[in-house]
Amino acid sequence: MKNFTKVLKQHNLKTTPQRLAILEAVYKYGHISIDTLYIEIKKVFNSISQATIYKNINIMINSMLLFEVKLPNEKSVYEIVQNKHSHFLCNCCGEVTDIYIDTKQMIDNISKEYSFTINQTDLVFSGTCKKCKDFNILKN
Amino acid sequence: MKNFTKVLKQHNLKTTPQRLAILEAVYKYGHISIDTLYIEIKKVFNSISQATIYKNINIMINSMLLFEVKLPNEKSVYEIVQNKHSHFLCNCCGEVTDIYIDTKQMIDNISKEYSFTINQTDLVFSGTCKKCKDFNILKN
DNA sequence: TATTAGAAGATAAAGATTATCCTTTAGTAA
DNA sequence: TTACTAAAGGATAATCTTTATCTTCTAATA
Repeated sequence: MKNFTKVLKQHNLKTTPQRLAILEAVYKYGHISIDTLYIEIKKVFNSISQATIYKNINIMINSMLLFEVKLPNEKSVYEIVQNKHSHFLCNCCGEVTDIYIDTKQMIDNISKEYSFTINQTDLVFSGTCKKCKDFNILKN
Repeated sequence: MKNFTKVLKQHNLKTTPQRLAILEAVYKYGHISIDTLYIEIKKVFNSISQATIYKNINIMINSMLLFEVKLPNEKSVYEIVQNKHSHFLCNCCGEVTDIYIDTKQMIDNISKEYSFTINQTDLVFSGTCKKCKDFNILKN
């Protein structure tokens, strides 16, 4: 379990039990949607307001503590900012997996070819994960 | 100008003036948001309902005639389905550009490494386009 | 411990999207 | 051409989703 009190301080955000609960849920899930987050936090803070969830997600995104992952055909999920990486979405079980892949060469090529300055890369692969493939074989 | 009547037929969708206007606007813009689309179509069909825009966008997405491009920190834009490609978003002028880049090698590597079956790749680069860079140099 | 800026909670308001229902129209076949 | 019908459009209500407002509470600080 990470020290989220420290993390919040580092980002100049007041430490509150609600914020800690939010960060712990995001950390535990790896990737979590607003809806799931609200349900999850309610278990700990029955009184928490949905507005508090939204406000904090936005504040933490602006503080670059959280990152929004936009997924095709799905609602966004949020993750704690860490090393740059890509994502894989399983259309079967809905799970989102972090993918580590070197995009430097690709970015260099495009920057040169199109004369762009690139400072962010959002890359999401979709398909079927190993578990779901194995399970589908069993079913048939 | 493409023959959108034919395109609609091929997708088993009834041809209506509203649909043609929508497709022409998407085609003209290349990438267009719901809001801009509504404003744009209103110029031609003053009576068009916002619901018609939404309904048609969804129908055309389901028929794989349109594709939703989800952008970081921006509202989605829609484009006519064509050859697979990636996108570049200029954070300065907001323009979205199609990027052609070979992702085969990357997909093969990930498929093997993670045992995933990948059938879609959504790739968005963000940064500053040439025009905006040149303009910023002039300004300073 | 007192002070205070800012966070939480409740809820209203605003915005975005979908559903409903009636009218109109495109596509088809006589 | 005309008549028929399934489906589309328009108006608007309903349903989310997200943000704003305002009051109460609390974390951080002196």
